[in-house]
Amino acid sequence: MELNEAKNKYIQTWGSLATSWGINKTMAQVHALLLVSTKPLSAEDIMETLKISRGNVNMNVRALIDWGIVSKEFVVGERKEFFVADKDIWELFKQITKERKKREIEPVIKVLDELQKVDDSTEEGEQFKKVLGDLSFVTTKVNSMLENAIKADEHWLLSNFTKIMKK
Amino acid sequence: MELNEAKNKYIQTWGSLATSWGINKTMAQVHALLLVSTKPLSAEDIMETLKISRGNVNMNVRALIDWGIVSKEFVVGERKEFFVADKDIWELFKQITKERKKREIEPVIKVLDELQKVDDSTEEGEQFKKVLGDLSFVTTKVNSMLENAIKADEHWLLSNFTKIMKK
DNA sequence: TTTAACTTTCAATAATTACTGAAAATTAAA
DNA sequence: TTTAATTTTCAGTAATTATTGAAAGTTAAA
Repeated sequence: MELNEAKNKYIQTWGSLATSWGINKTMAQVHALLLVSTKPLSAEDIMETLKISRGNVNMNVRALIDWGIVSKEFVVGERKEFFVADKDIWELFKQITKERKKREIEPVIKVLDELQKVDDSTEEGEQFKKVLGDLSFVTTKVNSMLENAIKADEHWLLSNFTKIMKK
Repeated sequence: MELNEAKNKYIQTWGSLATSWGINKTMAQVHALLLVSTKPLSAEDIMETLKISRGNVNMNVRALIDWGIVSKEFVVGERKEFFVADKDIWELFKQITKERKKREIEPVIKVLDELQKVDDSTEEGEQFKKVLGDLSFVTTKVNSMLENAIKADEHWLLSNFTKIMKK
């Protein structure tokens, strides 16, 4: 397989993984593109490669910056902005996990705990409170599993792996 | 807050958590409803409570059965089918994790590993292969973290928690 | 069998989500 | 300053995803 063909397939694959986890496809593809680029890319570069509009590039690049996984970079002699993705994939995983915990898990735990305060001692009410308690417990458990994962420093493992592969 | 109000809020909250993780909202809501029900529910029951069509109920109940988190139950003297959700929330988490691993993570690892075979030794090509290797490594790592999570038997922890809460 | 209760399917449609492109806003060079 | 390059915004539209409802299919009671 030829390099550009492989790159395309990689960008497609990453986009559909994102979609199945509720992340915008284009956002993932822009990120995927920046990840494998050897140099910073401008909005134009991204527009051309992914064949998407300027507005779309702008929105998704902002979102990626907001997620903390892409940053602006200035290129000497150039007026326009360029973008780069942090190439450290373990860092990437940690960052995504951190954001999703904050955005999507923690608010739910809060609501579940709030709802448990309902005052009802019928069988139905007790059953309801038991399920809420269990859901909240498991959600909290998952949340702390993720917390541990992002705290553990696996950098050495990854850099080690890459070194071995280079041989 | 009154019980039905709390139930509604819970069903809504669970539905939107699902949406943000790429799972159909109604599917999550049907499941949420079955979870807090003290008795098996028929298609009609679900239609009425969630105000959705028969077709929609049918499709989503099938999907839940396919995911292994809901099952049919026969009620004596009734012709039609009834459904129940397994009330064990840790089991639920394990089952969902297992399915998503199989459906959405493992196929991606396979593609990434396949693409790494591309034969190209330009700087661009090497960079590409390095990123693919790292992505594959981290994805595999996450996959095995999840594997460990579902293997660990945390049942005692959950049942213990519930007991404490009942006091 | 026949009949009726019940379930499934899926084309049509609705709802949601994502994208475009051009106008407005911003930035910095002239 | 002016001017031109660049970025941002967002109303309109396109694409995708989810839902309905009625017809076809299935099952079991009569």
